[in-house]
Amino acid sequence: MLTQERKQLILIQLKKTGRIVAKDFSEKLKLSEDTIRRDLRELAAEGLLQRVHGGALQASPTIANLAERRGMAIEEKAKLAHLAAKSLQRVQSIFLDGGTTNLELVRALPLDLSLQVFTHSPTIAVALEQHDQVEVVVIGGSLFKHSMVTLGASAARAIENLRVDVFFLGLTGLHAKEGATTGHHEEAAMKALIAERAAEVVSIVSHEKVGAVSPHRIGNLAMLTAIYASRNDRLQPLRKAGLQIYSP
Amino acid sequence: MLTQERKQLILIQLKKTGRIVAKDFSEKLKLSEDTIRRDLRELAAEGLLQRVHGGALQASPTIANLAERRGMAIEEKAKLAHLAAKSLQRVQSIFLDGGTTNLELVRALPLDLSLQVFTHSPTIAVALEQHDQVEVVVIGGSLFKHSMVTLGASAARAIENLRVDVFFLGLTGLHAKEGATTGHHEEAAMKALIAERAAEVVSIVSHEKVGAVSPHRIGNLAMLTAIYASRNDRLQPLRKAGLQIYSP
DNA sequence: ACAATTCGTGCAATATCGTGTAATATCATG
DNA sequence: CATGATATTACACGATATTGCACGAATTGT
Repeated sequence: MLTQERKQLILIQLKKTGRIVAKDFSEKLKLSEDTIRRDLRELAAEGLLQRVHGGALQASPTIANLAERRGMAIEEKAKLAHLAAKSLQRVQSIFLDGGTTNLELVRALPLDLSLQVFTHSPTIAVALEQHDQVEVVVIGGSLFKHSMVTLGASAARAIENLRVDVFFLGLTGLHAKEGATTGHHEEAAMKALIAERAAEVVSIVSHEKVGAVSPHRIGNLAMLTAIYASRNDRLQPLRKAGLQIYSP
Repeated sequence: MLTQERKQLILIQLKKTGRIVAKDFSEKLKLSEDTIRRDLRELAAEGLLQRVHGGALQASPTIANLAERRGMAIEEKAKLAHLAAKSLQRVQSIFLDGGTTNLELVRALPLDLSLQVFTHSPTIAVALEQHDQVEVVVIGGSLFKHSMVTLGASAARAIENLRVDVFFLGLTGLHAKEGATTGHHEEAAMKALIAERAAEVVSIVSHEKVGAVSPHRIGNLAMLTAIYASRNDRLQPLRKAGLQIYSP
């Protein structure tokens, strides 16, 4: 077990669950608590996490907000979302994937927009409560809490017979050769299924996802009709591969 | 359970509901009241919340919470919800109807409760995000925004094949002769369908609903296994009609 | 006014922390 | 290959933090 490797594991776990308990983690890795504690101390010194009695939590809100805006690009997402929202004036039905990016899209939608929206994310459904003219159809299934979308056989069956104009795909990596990827295989399969039912597949891609690759492939680049992304050098390979790209 | 993590939970809950009751929160987290009180004291010292007898309030109350509390018996509902939550220790699966009352029930559930929960309310599904041991199954369908539940043929079909131990029915009127009633006919039909799929049907009934009658009937009094309600004179006719009533 | 909660403080048991230390492994260099 | 430098790890130990309980004081509801 390499030290740096272990620290990576700690950060991954922290990102996933939001917390680390020193005792549990040492048992999991079959190492002494001292070692883990030392790692936590050092990571805390680098500002990568917040040390607390008994373990660690994600970096403190003040720091996290900066890191989050850097890493998660809230403002960028909001801008792209507004651009994407404008394209929905003459669309009849869309499918909204889960994720913070599509949540931003909902926030960018005019309150009087008339539209039919399908989604398998309860969070998205709740966010659409105020949009009186939007007809929401929720796809049922087993709730996958990591990304708060429904998955599984019943969800798959529910989308089998629907047709939508545009699918707003959520992804965590988009690469010219590896295509669109995400972090969980069931999710990837579900996204691929939904894409088959849509006339167009578009995605709002914040900069950190451009050129990135996640473990599970949703489909190759050709599955996408277009993406919304900020101007960026790393977009070049995608554009060369024939992908339509809209930028603010 | 990490101390800082717990404090974060307190602040999150506080932001969501505007208040914390020390006793309830200690039960939810399975810790002594002393510990919670200590946390509240320390958070108050940091100015992050306002300490009051019995718990704590938000440091800077938001308008939304005031609006929410107006017109609704939040405290009564919370008390009844806690009573109902205790009955779920040995239950395997439940169906949660929509509505603020059942939302209170979710808030009263211990965070480590192990349970299978079916619901057709995205709001309820979102509220269960933190309950790691709760398996959530969302019933899909057309979203009826007035009460934020899914309805329609696909929702009806989805519940056709399920079986649950307990259905927590949401209603707006309960009358000895008129039975259980609600404000929308599609909703009423859906509730009746779900009730058929449950071994027990229970309801948390705040005082303003006792003896009240709404336009659309869900079923007669016999459909209910039991209700949770505060002591009240108007309960007498219901009790006489043979309804099991639990009170705090 | 009285009973029931709730509060704050002191206290003891336990868990966790940080530092120092020694053993071992890995690295750098001649 | 030899050797000293550096890193890593586990253990020891005194210091600190956390938690639940006890008890008398304060607060609340009736």
